[in-house]
Amino acid sequence: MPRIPAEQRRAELVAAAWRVMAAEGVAAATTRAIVAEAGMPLGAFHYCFRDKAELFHELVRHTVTEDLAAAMAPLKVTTDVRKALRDSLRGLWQRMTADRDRQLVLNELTAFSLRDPALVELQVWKYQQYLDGATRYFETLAERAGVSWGIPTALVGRMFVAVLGGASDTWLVTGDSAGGWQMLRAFATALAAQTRPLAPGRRTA
Amino acid sequence: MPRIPAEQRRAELVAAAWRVMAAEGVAAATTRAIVAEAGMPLGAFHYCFRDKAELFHELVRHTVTEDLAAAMAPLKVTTDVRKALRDSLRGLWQRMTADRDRQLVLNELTAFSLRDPALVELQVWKYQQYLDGATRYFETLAERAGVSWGIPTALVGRMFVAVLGGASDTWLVTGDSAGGWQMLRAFATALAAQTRPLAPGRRTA
DNA sequence: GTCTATACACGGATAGAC
DNA sequence: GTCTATCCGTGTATAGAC
Repeated sequence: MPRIPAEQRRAELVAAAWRVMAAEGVAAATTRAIVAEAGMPLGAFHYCFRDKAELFHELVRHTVTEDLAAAMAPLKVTTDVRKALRDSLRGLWQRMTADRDRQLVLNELTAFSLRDPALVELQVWKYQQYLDGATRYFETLAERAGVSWGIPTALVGRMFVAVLGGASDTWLVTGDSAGGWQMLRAFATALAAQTRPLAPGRRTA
Repeated sequence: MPRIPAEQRRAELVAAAWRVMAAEGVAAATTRAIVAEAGMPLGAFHYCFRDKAELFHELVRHTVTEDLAAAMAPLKVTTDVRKALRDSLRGLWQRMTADRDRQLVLNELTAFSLRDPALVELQVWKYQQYLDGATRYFETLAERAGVSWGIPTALVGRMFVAVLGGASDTWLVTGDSAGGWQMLRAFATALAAQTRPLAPGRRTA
């Protein structure tokens, strides 16, 4: 009897699906488990979504979009490259390690998406956005500090994304967030050491 | 009628399970699909394995052990740190990118294992072995070249493992193996630049 | 040990009453 | 739109003949 808008129901089902995935894993997110978590009857599912794939697709799209925005926020820019890098990595690392279940689901979703041509496009787009964001960050950083990276900034961005992803994977398995942070600090130092000062006249800041 | 030893049947079922996983994904590796791939009747499954979890566990253990041995082989040691690093990374990268399905399954198995306390221990052991192997490698390398890393070798090893894992993840999504290799080369350069010469008298080689 | 037949639960999806 | 009841396939596991 309660005439809840279909759009709101869709959003609630996606949120419920996320909670089930976080608690029990992506494989446990069955239609029955999802509607139970949402407090809806089973029949509600199929007049909100054509099928399970449609909900899954919307959930992945929503997650990726949300994640991208949050990932850009912690990036810091100062004239001290090493400090800016370290602070940025600390912010990113804190965000990533703040919610293990979230990171687990993101991993599972990526692994799952790689078997589905429609979903892999979303993952490609996500990685491209990560790379673009990181690359623009390193360009800005170098410009502000008046230095050059010595190699294409796209490569620096790629390395940055790879290290963060690898650090997350290691942390998910070992649970050692402090060790991960030590490693990232060392990475920041090594990366900052790669910069070379530009000729004074060419400095922008 | 054919009296095939149970041990051999077990091995064949594990191999068949792997082929199904590589072709269709870990989720598609049902008991029915596995015995069909192995050319056995369904009933054969349960007098070789108590249940599906037992086969899964054996498959993961077998895979991890095999992978560890293969990962150590490409590591090179010379007095030129940068060259040794680059050659080692090239060998590892070629091995990893030689078989996409294999790498996909390894990823899925890790993601899957993180939900199972019994399997997560195996993954912890795997990462510990990777870290130990990498750390010993960097110690040997520094000793041979008569240099110091400036930071604990364990951190260098951790960074190495993270970069390789992150590079694999990126490659699985984007398919850009050449870009991954460029990144790894840049990483080798950055890492080699971190070394500082020891006092001449302390050089071991 | 080997295989066939089957039990039984679960999951996605729909039919059809309201 | 909303919900209940149900269909049907699939998955794990076992019973029991050979």
